[in-house]
Amino acid sequence: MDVAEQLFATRGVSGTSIRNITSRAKVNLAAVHYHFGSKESVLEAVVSRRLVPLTAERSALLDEYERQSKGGAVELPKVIEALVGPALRLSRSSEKGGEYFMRLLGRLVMEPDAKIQGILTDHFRLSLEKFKPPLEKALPHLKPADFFWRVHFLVGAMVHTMADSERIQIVSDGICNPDDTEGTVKRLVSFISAGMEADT
Amino acid sequence: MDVAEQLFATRGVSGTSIRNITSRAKVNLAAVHYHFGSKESVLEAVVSRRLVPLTAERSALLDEYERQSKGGAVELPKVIEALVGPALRLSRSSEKGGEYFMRLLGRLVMEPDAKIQGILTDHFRLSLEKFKPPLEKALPHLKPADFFWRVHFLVGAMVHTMADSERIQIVSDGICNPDDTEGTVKRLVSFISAGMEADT
DNA sequence: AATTAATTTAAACATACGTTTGATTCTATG
DNA sequence: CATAGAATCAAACGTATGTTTAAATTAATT
Repeated sequence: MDVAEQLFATRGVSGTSIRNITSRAKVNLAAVHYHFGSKESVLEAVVSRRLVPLTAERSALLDEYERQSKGGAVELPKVIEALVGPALRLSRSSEKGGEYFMRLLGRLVMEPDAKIQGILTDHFRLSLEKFKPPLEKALPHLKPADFFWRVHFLVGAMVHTMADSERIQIVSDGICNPDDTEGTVKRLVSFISAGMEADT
Repeated sequence: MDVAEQLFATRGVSGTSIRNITSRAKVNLAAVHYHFGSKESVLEAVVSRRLVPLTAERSALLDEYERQSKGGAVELPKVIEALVGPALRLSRSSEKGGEYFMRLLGRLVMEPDAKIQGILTDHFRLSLEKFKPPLEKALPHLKPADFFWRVHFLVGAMVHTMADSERIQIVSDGICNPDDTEGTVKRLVSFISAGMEADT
């Protein structure tokens, strides 16, 4: 699954063959179908393996912030940080291999294939349901349409930042260092928070 | 090329075969190699066809705003509008088929393949060089690192909005209407402008 | 230790891929 | 009208794909 994750991320899902995976992982070809059933199921397993703990971590962090605020509304940057921080930290922790996963996720978000979107939507809905109330509480003046649009923009900025750690380095001529995870989180949180609170 | 654009966008580049394209376009298979040489060249042609005029339109619109400001700095929302507006209008004008193109572009931005990134970077660099000075002028207080990071977030929000016109409708239960192009532009411009101007 | 179940394996299957070939048709120029 | 160049075409080439099969091996259970 580690190899599948890396290849799906760097060469695309349909750009990766099961033989690519098995040969690099030194595993027999037919064993994949024995254990997973199909290529698509491999993808689903790869996604769930990371997304389930990630969703849980986001949720736990938000709970923690809600405990700290003792019944009052959690400040917007804190809510955003609970949403964005765990994902960005995962995408930058080389140990957990999250770098590849986040690139894959950025790719999958743009994928129009219905089955893939189905996999993502299930996971995504969980986070949305959890974060919608505190977001609305922190942004009471927003009309529903503006609220959803801004969540959409938020997701775009977040996914792009998670998935693409190379272009920023090239475009900025090395001035920006994507390995500085906490700096990136702070910058992203302040950008998104300001955008969410903009006058309509 | 219309068919290629649509298929590349909806099924991915490696998910689309030349046979898929030729059969739907009612064109002979070998004719593609006669005129383009390879599958990759087809992609390059599809991308350039839209990206060259788009870059020109952005540039012209910025020139127009700079003329209006008569030597003074163009206001940030105007600069953002010149960057975001033409792209979003193209992505929503069903007539020009830009809907498919923008989905393709969103996909390609996340593509790690070096050749594809090369194609995009050439086009992207033109817009960056044009927009960097007025952006810096409108945001004089920003340190270089913060500046580039925010451009990065900007691109993320923009690309995601251009490429994905379906999820917002589903997630918002129909409250948001992506066909309202000018409304979307206004919302995106105000979100990005506020994010760019956030305190550091 | 014997037997059943779970796994791993090499080989094959049918299909689809990007690309090339060589002949055929169309189009424009003299 | 004849002829040279461009464009189209059906067919084939070699390779790669996801998946299946049936035999061999390992692990677990009695």
